[in-house]
Order: sequence, then C-alpha cells, then structure tokens
Amino acid sequence: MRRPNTVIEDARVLTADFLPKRMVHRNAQVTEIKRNLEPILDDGTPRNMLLYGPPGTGKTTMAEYVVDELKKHSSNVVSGSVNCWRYPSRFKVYYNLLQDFGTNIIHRTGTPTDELVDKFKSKVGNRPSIVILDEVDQIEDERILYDFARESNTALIMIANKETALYDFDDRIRSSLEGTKHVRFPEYTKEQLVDILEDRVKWGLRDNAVEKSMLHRIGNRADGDARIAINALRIAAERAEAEESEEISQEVIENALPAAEEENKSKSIDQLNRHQSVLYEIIEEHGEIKPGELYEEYSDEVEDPKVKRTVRKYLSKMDHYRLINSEGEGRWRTYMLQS
DNA sequence: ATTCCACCGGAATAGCGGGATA
DNA sequence: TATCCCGCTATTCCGGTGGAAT
Repeated sequence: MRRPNTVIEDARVLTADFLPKRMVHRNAQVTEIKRNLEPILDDGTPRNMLLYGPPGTGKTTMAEYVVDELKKHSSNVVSGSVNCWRYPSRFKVYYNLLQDFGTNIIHRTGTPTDELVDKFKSKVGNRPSIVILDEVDQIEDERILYDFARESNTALIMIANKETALYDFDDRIRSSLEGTKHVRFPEYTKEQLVDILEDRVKWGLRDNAVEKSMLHRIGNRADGDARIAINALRIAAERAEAEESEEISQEVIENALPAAEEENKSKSIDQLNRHQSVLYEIIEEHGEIKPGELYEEYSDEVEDPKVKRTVRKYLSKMDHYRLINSEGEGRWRTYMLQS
C-alpha cells in the first residue's frame, strides 16, 4: 500500500514547464502578445513578435499560455512550437511543426525537406496559425523565417535571449520581418519570484508544508530566474518527501538551490558525446586552458581524435549549452568551466 | 613596418546511413 | 540487388584577426 504524501500534493505543478491557470507579474507582456495575435481571430493579419530576455523570465511559458487561451476562443486556430537550438535545420523545424499541427508523418531519412514544406502549407491552408520559434537565433536556414513572414495568416512568435537576435540575418529576411513587435521580459525581482513560488506551493504542496521565509531564501538566490526557483522548490519538496518529513526544512532548501543549478548542467552533460566529454574533463582538470594545449591533451587522450575544426565546433556547442566559457580571441583565448 | 603565427569560424565538399525506386 | 536520393556530420579549405617576432 502506498503511504500518503507528506509534502507534495500535485507534482506536476512543481515543474517549470507546467502552465498555471493564471500568470503572475507578466500582465503587460501577456496583454501585448494577445493584442498582436488577436487579429488572427477575424481573418486579420497578426503582428509578428520577438520575445526577448534572459533565461527563466517566462518567454516560452507566456507565449504558450496566450496561444492556449486563444485556441479556447477559436477552435479553428492551429499552432506549433519548435526549439531551434535542438532542431535547427529546415527539415527538423517543419518536421516538429507538422507533429504539433497533428499531422502524422512517417520519418524516412530520404524525405526531401520541400515535401515537408508542401505538406505543411496544405495542412495550414487558409486557417489562422501560430508558430513559436524558441531560440530563434540558432536557426540554420533563414528561409524558414522568410516563408512564415510571407504568410499573412500565420503569426510568428520568435523567442531569444537578446533583442539583437535578428540583426545577423540578411537584409531580405530582416525586411520581411519589418514591423515585428519586440516584447521585453526583464528578470523577475526577488519578490516576484516569491509570488510565483507561492502560487505553486498553493496548488502543488500540502498546507503548511513550507514556510514563507523559505520561499524568500529561494527568491534571493535564484538570480531572477523562475526556472531555477521552481526547480529548487521541487527538489526540496522531493527530498522532504523522501525523508517523510511534513515540512520542508531550511537545510533542505539550502541544499536544493545548488542542486537546481546542477540539474541544468548535468542534463546538458548527458547530451555530450565521448569527444565532447573528454574536452569537458580536460577543461575541468585545468580550470583554465589555452586552445593549443587543450587540443594536444585531447588528441593524446582519445585514440581517434577529431580534426581541429571539429573540436572548435564542439567547443562552441558546449559554450552555448553554458557548460564552458571562453575569454579572449584567437590563440589568446582561454577556455574554462562555466562558473 | 612587415611578416609570422596560432587560432577563429564561414563555406564548400566528402562520406555515411538508410529508405525509395527500378 | 543495385542505384539514387536526402539530410547530417565531419573534414577540407581558406580569409580574417591581432599580438609577437624580425
């Protein structure tokens, strides 16, 4: 027989991806997104958008929240979202969108991308549609943006950390995206993080499972990042639960914070291949290391070393994962672990 | 002032895996 | 079965960069 939970009421509420019924402290952004999207409901042309701001500020969550709300009002609207960092190629973007749009496609390695594009276009037709492109600056083929921007019944919601995300694209793409609304997502303040956590506590934890002062501790140390704050709360709750205590102690909270940050990291580390983890370990060992020495040690370590250019690609990938950092340029560059 | 050096990163190219086609 | 096609990854090629060496 399962013993009753001591702390957790509803575990789903404690994940960062969970979509709460109401959003706190993002009214301005939610309203703005809604306003730009709404014309789509009466066959008007929606505004394309760029949502920008640091990690954990609710960009993706708010976009999905608004789209969900909108779909409740009109069953005709179709939508999909892709993370362009994980799925950067034209093929993968369309593949994922088609799945979100409810088209079952058998994946064959020989399927030409154009076939997917055609399928997508016929699926959408004249229906109002919304496409969310997360980490849009990582997109490999700019044609994707151009294609969507030309569809007047498709609303494009692009998400990036920096407002300058679109600057690097070529003129043709940029001019087709002219009129894109920029919506800023600032870091949450400590107090706002506490509010967000309180909401999760209310629905996710049993009554009196955690004191408010504990939430303030999380808020103070989460660096304005709601994802880290929520994950810390979840980890703390799980650990308290495992200890069969009825309340989350201060000690558990303190330990949960670094664990929440570590969790992001180890998730990324798991994605690395053998060569990449060797590189990671060498950098870890040295603390700081120059490119030349790094490559030398790496090629000694593995029996089938990749070529230098490939290693540079690996390193920039790990940089993007926020696993490592680099300072300086050219041969004066230093690689180190992300602090 | 000029050349050298070590590295960066974009672009073109090659090779691979695997489904489709004849 | 042999061949073609496609996307993806790794490799090759190369112009650019900026401090060091001459």
